[in-house]
Amino acid sequence: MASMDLIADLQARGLVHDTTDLAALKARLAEGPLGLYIGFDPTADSLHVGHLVGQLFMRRFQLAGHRPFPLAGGATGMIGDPGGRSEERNLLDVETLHHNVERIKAQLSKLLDFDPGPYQATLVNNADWTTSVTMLEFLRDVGKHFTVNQMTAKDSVRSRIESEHGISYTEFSYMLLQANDFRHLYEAHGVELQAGASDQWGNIVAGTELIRRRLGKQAFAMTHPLMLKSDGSKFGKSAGGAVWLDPDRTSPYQFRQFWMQSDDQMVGTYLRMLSLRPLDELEGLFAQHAVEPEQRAAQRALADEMTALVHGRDAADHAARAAEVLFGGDPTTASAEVLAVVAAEVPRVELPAEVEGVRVHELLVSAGIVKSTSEVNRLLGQKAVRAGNRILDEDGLLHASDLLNGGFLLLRKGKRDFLVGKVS
RNA sequence: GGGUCGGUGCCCGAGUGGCCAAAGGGAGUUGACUGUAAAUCAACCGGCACAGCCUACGUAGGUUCGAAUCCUGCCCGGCCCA
Repeated sequence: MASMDLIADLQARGLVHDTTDLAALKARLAEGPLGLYIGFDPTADSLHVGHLVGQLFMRRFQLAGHRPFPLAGGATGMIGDPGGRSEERNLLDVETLHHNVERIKAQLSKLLDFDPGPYQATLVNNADWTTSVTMLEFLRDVGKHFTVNQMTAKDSVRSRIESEHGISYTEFSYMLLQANDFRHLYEAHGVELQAGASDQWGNIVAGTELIRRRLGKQAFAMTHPLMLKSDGSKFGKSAGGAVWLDPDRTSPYQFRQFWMQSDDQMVGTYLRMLSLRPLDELEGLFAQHAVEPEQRAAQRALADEMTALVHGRDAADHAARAAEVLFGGDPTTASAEVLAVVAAEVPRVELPAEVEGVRVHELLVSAGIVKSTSEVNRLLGQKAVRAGNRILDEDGLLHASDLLNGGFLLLRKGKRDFLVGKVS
């Protein structure tokens, strides 16, 4: 893709929320490879689906011939971004933080091309150039370039100052750290563009200002919209909480299901923002989706592509096959071989040798499908639990006849949560 | 430092001695309708060995037959004064 087309493509995908001097940026992109960075703070030991927009945003630039610098916020994570919250963050202890940074670095290494070459991606950690800076140096070299007046004018800070809990000096300083990151990357690697979600605008622009004042150079800022659900609430939550990229937290099967269950209204938006496929290819999908949404072709395309990107082609295929069994026809008639495939994808528990008379409570809770035995009792009362096709009675007892081919037990909670038991 | 108001379940928010596992709303779960969608309607929504018991209303004590509710100390936050 030619550089000239990149911005137009991003705009057509709804990925451009705000930019500094767009004409200048377009001109700069046309000149040759540009360095860009997006930061990811280690607030947890895994990224989640919301972070995919940013990662793929960099990937688009890379595919268009530019140099991405994914950044793990080993330093900024120690402070905490004040934006988007009404209360002060709890500081993470250093050990946790270090662990989180390592895990996130591994995830950031997956979606970009790190092979040596002109478009090579480079993973950086802002702790590397921040930790050794002294307080006095920082105040003189960075702090001096900002007035408190402009800092308190930023939305993220102002809303916190107006909130009843206020904002600590620590979090107030966050934008200076981030500005300094941009300045450092500009000088060390020629990174001229910082991107990020729209809530990062203030922090990003602080960086372009620091570069202008201290280095007398022009740098660019570009933000993408935050992904939201159709009701405006935060994207990326599913039954069990956030949808993570870490397969130990969210299995590839669950990850794929998350996308499969996207609402009709939003699936087009998600595809545009996330899919690496060309837009004209996606248009065909949208047309089909408009005519027969119940076929879920758009959801399937999204689910398959995202799962393959994050977990690999094989994992995506396995997840798809299991879903096909569970949601396609009557899973209770499936062969032992097919059930084994399913068992590898959904939560799984060991069954005692004698199934007759076993209570499902412990099975469901230990598999993490249900939170407590009280909850299991409630669900049983609502006729929401079944073994195979049999709706369990309120006592929740299993019978030997509930076992399917190959000695598998297929438990189902509600409409879409499955659990496979196998006699050990 | 002084004064004052406040800290309630996942979140917001009522409750001011027994009828309180605690109104109401949101979130969430399930059921019906569907298409593994949305909207709508309904039920549920602290835990457990579940007609009972245990744990909970910032925290530690106290008064009382009985406290989320009264008293005292402490911690934390808002506002006003210094």
